[in-house]
Amino acid sequence: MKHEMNLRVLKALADPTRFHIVEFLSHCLRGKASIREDGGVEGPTAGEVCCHITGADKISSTVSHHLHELESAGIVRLERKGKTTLCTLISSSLLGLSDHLINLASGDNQTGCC
Amino acid sequence: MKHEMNLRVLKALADPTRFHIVEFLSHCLRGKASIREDGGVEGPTAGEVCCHITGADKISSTVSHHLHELESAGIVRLERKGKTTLCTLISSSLLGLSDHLINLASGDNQTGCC
DNA sequence: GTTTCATTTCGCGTTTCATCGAAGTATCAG
DNA sequence: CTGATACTTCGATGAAACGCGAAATGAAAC
Repeated sequence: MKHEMNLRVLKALADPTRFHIVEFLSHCLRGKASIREDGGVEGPTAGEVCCHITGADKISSTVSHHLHELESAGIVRLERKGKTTLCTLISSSLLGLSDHLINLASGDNQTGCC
Repeated sequence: MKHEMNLRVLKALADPTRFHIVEFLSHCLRGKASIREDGGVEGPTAGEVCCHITGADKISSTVSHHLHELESAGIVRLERKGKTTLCTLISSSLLGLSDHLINLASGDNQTGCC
């Protein structure tokens, strides 16, 4: 269900650390084309994400956990490339939630709440 | 800060019960003009909200708690009218978060993350 | 005044979740 | 094979938070 999906995205984004990760991944999109479907995604590695979040030189178990949580919510794509793992923001997940929020704000709520 | 505000809205919406409340309040906006600034807001009472959420005939402490949480996040306005409390959705809070999500999706992230 | 109704506050049990360190897995270099 | 690098899984701990029932507050009706 779309409804459930939006809730999962919301819960994933509600944590400050995860939100920060998403912001960093968004920053990495700057000036680049959107995600390519052929798998040739170019994003930071999990270690680079961790570096920007915690300042540590190598990845922590906490950041790894958060990345996989974001992945299971459909916000991030993780791709193993040899020793490293590439992280890419899936923009459509954010846009889907954004659409729903706009509908809620205008009262055009389609979810059968009654 | 706008950044902190969006995080508070996210955390408030991340709970299923609160999200359900917001959906119901959105439904109550249908066909009505947006929120009036003179205070003459017309929305359901806290008890009516609780009725739709839990099915109980009177308000529960849980729903009361969630309503005040939504209020402190700037999503809902609560107005005491005699014995009852009127609840109104503040659409702009949802639209603000929606805007930020769109910016994140497109990489136009203005938050100084680096 | 008292009663009644709608809502809030309080206290508490339970659960969920973030964070950490240590041990484990996977991949590549030599 | 050995070691090193990058990441993941495990286990534990502590904090935050949901939900409930009971008591308290606030406002109107009587």
